[in-house]
Amino acid sequence: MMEPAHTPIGLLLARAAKTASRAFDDALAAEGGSIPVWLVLLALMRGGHRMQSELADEVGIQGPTLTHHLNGMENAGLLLRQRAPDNRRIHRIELTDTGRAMFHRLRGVAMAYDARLRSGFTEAELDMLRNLLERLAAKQAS
Amino acid sequence: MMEPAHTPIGLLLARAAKTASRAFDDALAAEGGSIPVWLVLLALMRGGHRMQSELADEVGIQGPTLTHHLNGMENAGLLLRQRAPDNRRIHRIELTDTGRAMFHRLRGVAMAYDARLRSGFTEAELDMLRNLLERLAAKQAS
DNA sequence: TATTGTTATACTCTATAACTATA
DNA sequence: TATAGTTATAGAGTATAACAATA
Repeated sequence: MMEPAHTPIGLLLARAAKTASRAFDDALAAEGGSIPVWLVLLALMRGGHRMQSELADEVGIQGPTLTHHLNGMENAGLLLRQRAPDNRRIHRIELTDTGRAMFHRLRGVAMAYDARLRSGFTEAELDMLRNLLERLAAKQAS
Repeated sequence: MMEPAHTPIGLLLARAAKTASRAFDDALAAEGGSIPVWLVLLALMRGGHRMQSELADEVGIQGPTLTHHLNGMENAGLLLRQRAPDNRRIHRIELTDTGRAMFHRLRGVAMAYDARLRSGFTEAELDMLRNLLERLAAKQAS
């Protein structure tokens, strides 16, 4: 008898991520957010960005794509862009109170969502999963 | 001292899947394919579809989205659509020789890609990863 | 000239609502 | 009326190339 071939890791990864990200995006949308907006807010609240290009790298998108999202977020009153006095080529991004409030709402969504993802797994399994996912992501960078 | 908070599972999953799917899509594009085209070809070659709606479900997209991809694939000469004689509401999809050749080329890409994904992991780790990813995907369906 | 970010443009994937063809 | 699939339309996210502002 032949063993059934294992389902490819890439297909399993894509399926798990697709279903997860759809549900997560729906939950964020109910609060007026989206995945890219959440990732940008998360990166901004973590701080440490000198330039938008660094922010784009952290979010995993290109410069014009970041500009696109920043435009939407600025129109929504979540942030302000000002040129830095010492080097006016650099735009400094500041979250408004509205932006910070949005961050906290979306963080609530993200925490609730992650709790749901973690349910049914032991801590040891979650640690193993984190380790495996980090190694997978790191592999791609090369 | 506080322990550093664990990075959310959802974020790690999204990162791993994003980097993986980009590289995979690039590799498929070099052969004239794409991820949705590959998934449709894979489902068609597995067979067992009576209706397009079942095919759409298997690929994880809606009917009109499937129609969109089938249009492109038919224009590219990969398949033909004909009405079933016994129930002319149903369209039967048949892969052409070109379509089957594309399937085999893209399967080669997928197998090479998955081999790369698997490298650096032990068989026990891969089994664990498959199990964890399947449980994650199953959870979302509920 | 080099750097930072934006504008202009376009493409892919996806979806919902309305429609046609068939039963 | 109900079902299978398509057409019409739209929207989100992404990207590349060309550009403007600044250094």
